[in-house]
Amino acid sequence: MSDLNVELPDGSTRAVAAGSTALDLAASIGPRLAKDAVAARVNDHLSDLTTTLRDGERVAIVTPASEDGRDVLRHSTAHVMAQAVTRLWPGAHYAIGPAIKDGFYYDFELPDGAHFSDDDLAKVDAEMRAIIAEDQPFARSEYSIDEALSIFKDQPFKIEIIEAVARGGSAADLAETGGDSLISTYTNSPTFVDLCRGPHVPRTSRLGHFQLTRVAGAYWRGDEKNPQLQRIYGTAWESKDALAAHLHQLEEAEARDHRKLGHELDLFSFPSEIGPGLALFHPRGGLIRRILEEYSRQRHEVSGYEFVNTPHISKAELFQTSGHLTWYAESMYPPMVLDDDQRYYLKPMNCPFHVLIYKSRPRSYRELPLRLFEFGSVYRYELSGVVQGLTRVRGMTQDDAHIFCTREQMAGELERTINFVLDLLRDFGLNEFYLELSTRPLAKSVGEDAEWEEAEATLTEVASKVGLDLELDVGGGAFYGPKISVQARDAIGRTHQLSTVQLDFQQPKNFDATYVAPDNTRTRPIMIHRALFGSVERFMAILIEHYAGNLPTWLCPEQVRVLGVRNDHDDYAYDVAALLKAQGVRTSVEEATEPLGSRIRKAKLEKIPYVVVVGNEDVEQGTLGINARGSNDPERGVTIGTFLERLRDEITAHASPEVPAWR
RNA sequence: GCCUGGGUAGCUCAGUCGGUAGAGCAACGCAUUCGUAAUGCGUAGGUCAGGAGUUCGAAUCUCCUCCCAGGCUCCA
Repeated sequence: MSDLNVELPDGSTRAVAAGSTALDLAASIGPRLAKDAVAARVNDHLSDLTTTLRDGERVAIVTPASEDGRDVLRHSTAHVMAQAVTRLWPGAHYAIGPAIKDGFYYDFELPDGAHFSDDDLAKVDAEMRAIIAEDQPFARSEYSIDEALSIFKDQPFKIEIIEAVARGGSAADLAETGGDSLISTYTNSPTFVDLCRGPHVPRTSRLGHFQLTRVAGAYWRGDEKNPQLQRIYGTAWESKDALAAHLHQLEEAEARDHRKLGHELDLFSFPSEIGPGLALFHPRGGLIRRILEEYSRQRHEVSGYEFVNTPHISKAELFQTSGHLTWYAESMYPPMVLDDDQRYYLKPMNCPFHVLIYKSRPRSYRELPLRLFEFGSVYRYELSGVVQGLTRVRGMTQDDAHIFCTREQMAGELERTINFVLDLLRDFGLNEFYLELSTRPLAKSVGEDAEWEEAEATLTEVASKVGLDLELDVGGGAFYGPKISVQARDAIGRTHQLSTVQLDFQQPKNFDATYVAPDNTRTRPIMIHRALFGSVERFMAILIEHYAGNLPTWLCPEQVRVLGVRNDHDDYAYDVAALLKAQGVRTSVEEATEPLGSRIRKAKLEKIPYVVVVGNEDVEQGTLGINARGSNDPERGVTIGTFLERLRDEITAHASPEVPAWR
């Protein structure tokens, strides 16, 4: 029997007997690997372990504790779920069920229009575990289009996919089926076969570390014009520990939820009387917000911005000229109609107003770049189902600026702006970034191709100069121009789109904005839209979650709380507080009407950076007992001068009392 | 907007078969004065999200509306 050689991931080659499968290869490397293996990557293509190897192929054995491995587990678990659902709901139609980040889902259409309820998750879970216990195989087969149509004759969604493939198919459909004229399927049992490209684990017994998480409605093929299917989401991992770690991560995210913390820390609320997506900021939330805004204003002033103010409503004419009524009327609050039929709209953005300020008199090239900044409150009629806490609201305040510059200044201004953004975000403790370039949305955009190309090229060039990774978001730009957005990673690894910088050739044209160039011609300026926080509300939400409510000292509404041990220490406590307040430290006193332990607990729950306790010793010696947030060891006998110095350094450095866990 | 699940005291929640609304925490009062994450006793607190219906009787059953959560779609 002649051997064949395959190349392993470490670059070495290995000889195996002709006709060997990927599993045989794994076994030849080691029994442990053969036991662990779930699939193989052959020439960069994920395949089943039963795949027969050919001479010269590059082969990597895929084990569960890898990205590929988890995808295979998740995808296989989705199939098990589909089988469970068809067992429990005979006649159910199953649509698609891919692996996704951290898990999987599968879409179904239940008989007689039935819906899943939360209680059904437990039933499906139990059935899935039964299937896993049966140790069914995942047996791959390939069929012609006609054979496949016959096998899936009772499954309309599968038929639709097969027919789409027969017509040439979309990439997504081809991915479901194997990608060429043959249709591949996986059979688990005589009663369950699914259309699938694979690969899958060899047997269902390899699965089991999963949890079904939620039921949801989802449109067939993601199109809201299509019927809505019933989706079940689950998470699946290679081991019990990995599953537990993931569930713990979810709990951590929940504990940090800004909606929960915002309520607990008395920062803001959303009374139902006002309506969805409209927040009230309470004194403490308002104070954080004021600090954010004042710091931002100060930085903008130094950076050459000028401050403007504009009204919240405008006649329709403004938004007709800007193009927003043409493109985005459905996302604007409906107009207020006056007696003389004049229509007024709440502003969904600030840019048209800033253009009018620009246009209020003739401009010279000597004035450019002109940078107009405003904390502008805008209102957008978001669909009721999408509003969420402070991150997706109907009324928000953007830290919005528009830079008017010449074409020659454009690249320089963009680079300057992105560096300014990153610098400001770092001051708030965000340190990990990448950039995303959003290009022309073909269905919804205006302007000439050449302009878009130039704009996109300029943004790409500027991005590369900044030295951060650049990802492409095809078609994600605004209707008037492409944008670069700064994506920031938070303390638990989630990424958030923060700042956006957009190039706009259209608005200056729509409003006929010009400047007088050195050669005395009237020339069109370029407009750069940019918001660094995005919205103040959303930025606050992200900071709250990033810090799990433990904001750096400079941002805390209350920085120090002073507690006397007994009533007769209260006077000294007030003296200490007065001293700190005189130095601009936000300080309060809670008198000794409750036991010390209880008052400390309350202050700790409020996440106040420093709880200062003063008793006899301190009164006598003029010292303090300091409890830093995040520490369980009180420091006794600290002098007021030392404490003040430490506070001042920390506030200047935008630091926290505790050592941040994410560094 | 669509799907699923929710809304009971300021908060977290219980409330059985349709039969006069419950607890803990918080608040308030009194007592307590204590050196590091919950002192004791007491008081008050409710149109059970809102509206309509069924019923002798509705937190509980039906319908409508509002709001919230998780998804889908959307996100200038």
